[in-house]
Amino acid sequence: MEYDFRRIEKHWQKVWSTQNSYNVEESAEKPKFYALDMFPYPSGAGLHVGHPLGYIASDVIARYKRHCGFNVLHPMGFDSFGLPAEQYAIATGQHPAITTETNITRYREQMKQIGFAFDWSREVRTSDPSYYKWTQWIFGKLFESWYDVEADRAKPLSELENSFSKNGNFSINPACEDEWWKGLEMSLFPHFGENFSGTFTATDWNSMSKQARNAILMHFRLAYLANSEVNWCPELGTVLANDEVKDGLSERGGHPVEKKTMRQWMMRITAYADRLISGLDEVNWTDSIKEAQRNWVGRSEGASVKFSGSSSASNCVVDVFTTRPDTLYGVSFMVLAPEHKLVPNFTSNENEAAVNEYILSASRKSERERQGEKTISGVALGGSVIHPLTGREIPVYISEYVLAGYGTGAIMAVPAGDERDWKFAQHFSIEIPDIFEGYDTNKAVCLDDKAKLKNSGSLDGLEKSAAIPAALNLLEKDGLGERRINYRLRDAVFSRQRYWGEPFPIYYENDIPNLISDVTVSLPTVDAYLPTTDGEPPLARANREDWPVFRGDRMETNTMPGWAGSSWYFLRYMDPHNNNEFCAREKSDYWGQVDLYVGGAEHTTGHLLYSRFWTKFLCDSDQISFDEPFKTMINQGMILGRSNFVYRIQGTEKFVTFEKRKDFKTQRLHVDITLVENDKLDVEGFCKWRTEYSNAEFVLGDDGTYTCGYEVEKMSKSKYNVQTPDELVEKYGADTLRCYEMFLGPLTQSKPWDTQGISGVHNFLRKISRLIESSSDVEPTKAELRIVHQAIDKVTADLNRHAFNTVVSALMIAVNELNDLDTPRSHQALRPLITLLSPYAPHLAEEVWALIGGEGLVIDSVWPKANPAYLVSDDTIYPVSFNGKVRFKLTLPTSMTAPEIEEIILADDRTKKQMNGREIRKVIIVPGRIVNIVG
RNA sequence: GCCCGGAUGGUGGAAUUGGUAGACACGUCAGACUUAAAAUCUGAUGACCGUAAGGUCGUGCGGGUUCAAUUCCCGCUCCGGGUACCA
Repeated sequence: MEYDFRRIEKHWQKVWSTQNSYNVEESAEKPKFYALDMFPYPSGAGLHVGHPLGYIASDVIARYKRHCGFNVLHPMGFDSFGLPAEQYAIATGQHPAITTETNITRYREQMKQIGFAFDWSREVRTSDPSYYKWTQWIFGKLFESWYDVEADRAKPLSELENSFSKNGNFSINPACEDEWWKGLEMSLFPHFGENFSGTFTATDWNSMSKQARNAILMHFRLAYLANSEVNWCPELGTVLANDEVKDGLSERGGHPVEKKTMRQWMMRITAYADRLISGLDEVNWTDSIKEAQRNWVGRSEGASVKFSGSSSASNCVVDVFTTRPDTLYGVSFMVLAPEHKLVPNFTSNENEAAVNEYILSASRKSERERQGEKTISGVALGGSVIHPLTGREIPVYISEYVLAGYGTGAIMAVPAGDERDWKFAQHFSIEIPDIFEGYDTNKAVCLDDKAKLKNSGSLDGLEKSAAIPAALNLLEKDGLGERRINYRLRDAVFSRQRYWGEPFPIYYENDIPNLISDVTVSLPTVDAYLPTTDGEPPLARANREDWPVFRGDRMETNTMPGWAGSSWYFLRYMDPHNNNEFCAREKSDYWGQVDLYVGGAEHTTGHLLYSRFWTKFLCDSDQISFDEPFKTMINQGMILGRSNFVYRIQGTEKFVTFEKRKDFKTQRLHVDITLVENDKLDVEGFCKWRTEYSNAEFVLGDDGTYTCGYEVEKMSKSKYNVQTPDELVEKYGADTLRCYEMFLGPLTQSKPWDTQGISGVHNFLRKISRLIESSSDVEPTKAELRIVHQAIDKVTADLNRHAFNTVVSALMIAVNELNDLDTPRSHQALRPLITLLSPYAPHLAEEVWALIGGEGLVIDSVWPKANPAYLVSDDTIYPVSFNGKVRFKLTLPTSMTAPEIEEIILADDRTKKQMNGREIRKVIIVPGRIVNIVG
């Protein structure tokens, strides 16, 4: 009987669905396993072959773990708020919810036909009010929390208020910005003088107005409002990301972009900086992802050093951050970021014009562009500072290589020991103080950590590791500076000027934000999805009566960013229909951390950092009992497309086959890959493809076919090389697609999508189906058992190390070897093989399982154990090498010892022939592996 | 610039801890079956020399360590990804 995958797959999908085979409940009897996939955004284009790659891998593991007796949670849902649906809404007026619904339906159908073991009863959608109700709830929790630096965890805001009312802000250390008080509206605090420096008493606090207290608390909340500079595009009425801005213009439309300060919601992720680093030690992720996160958080230990201004700027103090306080004596200039607030204080009258011009040109560049700039540029301000140790005057420059947002926005330049500073000094002919023994730093920069210092006062003779603590002591002793830890990580902007996102559960009364915690604030109806004419977000179009909930003077009209809903979705899957809690504690205690997360590495510094932050926060708030969301993660590689080309003879409608293209002057054109099979063009189909090709003629190859050229490049519609899984499922079936995507190569490597090899995998499934159909209820032979048990051993080991591709090979080898046997195949021997197959080709596995009388469904069968007795063979084939080169092979009993082997080998005629009279110097024997004779 | 990956036959890849390089599959070639085609099955297939036996070369390039290197070390080239000139 032919392998009828269409009937088989339809049938078993129906069986699983009617039996709810993949629905899962907590169970005390079984250990749990949580397999999670990246949260898909349902775009209009549908699923393409890159998507299922990760889903198949996690499905294989989920099914494998189920065979091993685990209670497996493997859910799927949709990150359904997002820009494309909103843009479609702007263009057509159709509510984004409708577009989203349509796309989700398509995605779900596509995923269902691939036969994933998803528990669809747990599907969640971030745009569903029953879901974002809880996103709002978590936001509310963050709004009403602060971070206690001493206890190193988040705490309820009420504790902070309580402490303020008893002790003011003495003896309490909440995470906040440096000099947080500087941004306060001082008119709210009439009794604080000009010298207010951030400390207040209980009496102060208790006498403050509500507005005043709110203004102070805002600096300590984990979700807070702050002024933040954004790329504002007045034309589009929206804020743009850095990479949406090119040369000061919006990428889309080319409109001018300006910096604008906006009052935005922020997340105090910086409070978690250290824990985001230390937590990495507890997870099983690749080192490169961990390293990227560490670099993103960017913890560096160093010192802040105070430089006083000289002459006209003598009332100024410039605070710099340095990781190399040991090189303090090598400072010969200072560089401020062009945006640094003290720039005017150091600028002399004659330099003013040049300085202003430089500031303007720097401000036009995005941060990215400034960082990528290779040429050295900068301007001397004219003013100088005093070196804190030597008292020398140090000139002050501005340059775009110093960023305002990092450290203090000012550096002390040490040209002798820093590459950039050295180049800068060379460029501007600034003196390079000689501070390293044995190095001529006027010729080249010294980057040797072992170099000993000179001309450095009490630090002379010390190398970096010893000099740093000595320098720190020196600075702290005289109050010239202090130890400091600096982070690159910045607080995350949490407001978006969009419609299709979670509304904030916030209303304003006298401009004080108030939390709405008793009801869900769902999206209001609006007449259009565009910003208002005065640049307010789309939600500002809603009148009071358009809001399902309206309180106070006005509602918050920003919405939350995409990462809000996706930062905690893995928790909602545990308890998706709970209307009283975001996730019941007993459920999150049962399912716990995600045991395997499969997804791309592109989320490293976004989603993966934010979910870790929220998880830690929820753990601090005692909502869940773990503070790292994803225990183990695998990052799948990118799938590239294989494009096909036809060669049009220039100026004609004639197309020449690949082999003969060089005989003509041709244009290479992309051709739709659906018209090509194994690089052979469907000539008729090609003529019908485009009206312009209807009269095409062809110069064919000698075999009468048209061969196309090919190239591997990015999968894209415009290159006609996009493969959706639908066509492949239609043509070969879901099981073939599943096996093939795994067979392609290592999951983590990016690789071309090339369907040429798919027939081999399809053949394998056909062979296995025939093999099992032809088996009978006889006693298994030893040879059969050996083949099957070797497969069990190999497949199990490969799955445990996530080597998905070699599992398919191992099964192919087993099937080929079983086919080669000339004894009848037995049901008993084949059953374990079907279980091994079932994670990869679950439909076919069910079919053949039922055929040879397996009990129940194969998906519930017990994973077989390899019997070691069948794995070892009595004989070992030894490759015998001479000086490392294999010359002949010898079969010897496996049990033979090294001296016995040596005796036999040396007696062998071939050995004598190889040695050709030379003396044997050494014989290396690795029992069970190899023999090497040196001579 | 910096950081992280990667490079193995015509193609995708295998070689798990330094131990037979090229498993498995595609493609190609030859053969069987067939009136023919498809499907299926069998065999060959890294390059070079050789009728063969056999030999030489061969895992991006150049060195090194080792009895033995795709694997470890040093230096480089190219490709991909990330990025923040991070003080």
